[in-house]
Amino acid sequence: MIRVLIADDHQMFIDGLKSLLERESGIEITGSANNGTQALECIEAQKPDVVLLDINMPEMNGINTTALIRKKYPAVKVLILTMYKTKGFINGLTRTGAAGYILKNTSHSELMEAIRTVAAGGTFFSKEVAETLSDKKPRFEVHSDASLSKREIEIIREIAKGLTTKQIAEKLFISYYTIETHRKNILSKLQLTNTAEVILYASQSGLLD
Amino acid sequence: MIRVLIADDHQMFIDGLKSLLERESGIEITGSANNGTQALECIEAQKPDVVLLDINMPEMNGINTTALIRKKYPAVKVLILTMYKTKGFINGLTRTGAAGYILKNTSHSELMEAIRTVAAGGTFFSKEVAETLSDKKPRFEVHSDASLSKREIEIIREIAKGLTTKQIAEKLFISYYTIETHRKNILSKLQLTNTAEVILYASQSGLLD
DNA sequence: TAAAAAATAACCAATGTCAGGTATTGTCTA
DNA sequence: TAGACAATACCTGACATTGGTTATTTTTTA
Repeated sequence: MIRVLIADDHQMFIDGLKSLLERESGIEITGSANNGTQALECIEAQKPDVVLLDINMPEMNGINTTALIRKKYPAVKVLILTMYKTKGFINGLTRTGAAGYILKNTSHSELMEAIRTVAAGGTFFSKEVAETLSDKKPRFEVHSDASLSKREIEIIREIAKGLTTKQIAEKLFISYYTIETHRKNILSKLQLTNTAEVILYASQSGLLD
Repeated sequence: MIRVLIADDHQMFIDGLKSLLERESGIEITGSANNGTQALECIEAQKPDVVLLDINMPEMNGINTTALIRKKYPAVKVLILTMYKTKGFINGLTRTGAAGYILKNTSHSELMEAIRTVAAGGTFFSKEVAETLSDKKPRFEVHSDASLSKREIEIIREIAKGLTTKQIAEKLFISYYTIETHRKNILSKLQLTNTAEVILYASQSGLLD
């Protein structure tokens, strides 16, 4: 019996998935959570074998949650379930120790295969995800990590509000050059080239909620 | 018996919802579609009573699909199912004739209530959506995406991919100056001042994908 | 407590965007 | 069929971003 915990911010998705998985033999849904913090509490209480984790959740994002799960409960397998195949996320998550990464547009049978594979100690990546992984080439040692710092996230939020580098510097009472540096580090960490891509990434990954 | 069609670009979501709704008495799932075009084909073939429509789908977006369904099949009720509660989008859809608008984080019971209400000829809006509708201060003005031209939306999508004005001009085989003009018109129509705001708006209103 | 990471600051050249215009042609529709 | 809208194109000056660097101070973590 594989014990599974579902963490997703959309209750409707949880309900549907639960109904779907309950029909499968050999799988038991221990519970569900709507964010990372809740997920950790559920793991503590329920000790599942596999956690189906959405990365687009409020309060605590997927990377941080994965890192905490791996640290506190090394026996629990993390299977990332998401709509996005953002390079930064995939790299960050696999490095953090996710056992698998599948997209929400994958089929029922592939989902089952993924759950069984990671429960058995293996790794599972959707075809599209695997392709993204294979063409990664981290250019900078220090800044190739997808985990953005608090300050960087704060600055992305100001950019999303439409503020310019100069305006952000004034608002945060720090130098224009510092903001410039942060912006450059953000682009570098996410392996992007301009603001438009950063805002799209931030919006889609729930960084702005 | 209420005949329901599900349209969503995530197969996993469809599978889950299907499994969930099949357990309900009085509801029959006639089929599913992964985009707007497919949804229209399914309606023609299956004549459902209610269409559960995700607005964040590729190929054809929710507003266009809703408009076409209302025009060709006035008897079919459209129940919008989405993650977003963006003002401009909600207004656009209700104006187009959607019978209901519920968020993906709503509960199972609320979903059932929504389906039954719209099937009976009523309207149903999630609490949060209703609040957004009654909100006097819209985040984005009435100049919303209804007034953006096809070309403008196309250009916004290219900007979101990270292309510069020059690159877009080359890709679309038109002048750099034309793209500049379109960008200025986009900013003016949406009453925004820079690219970051445009991308956030586009992303949150489901203009992309 | 030593090492790592984050936050700070600076400079400059190249490139890109924005805010003002003006103007022509094609297409839809009241 | 006239008027509105969409798409096209052009120009300029001002302003903003990006890439390539280096470097110090502060904070966090192992």
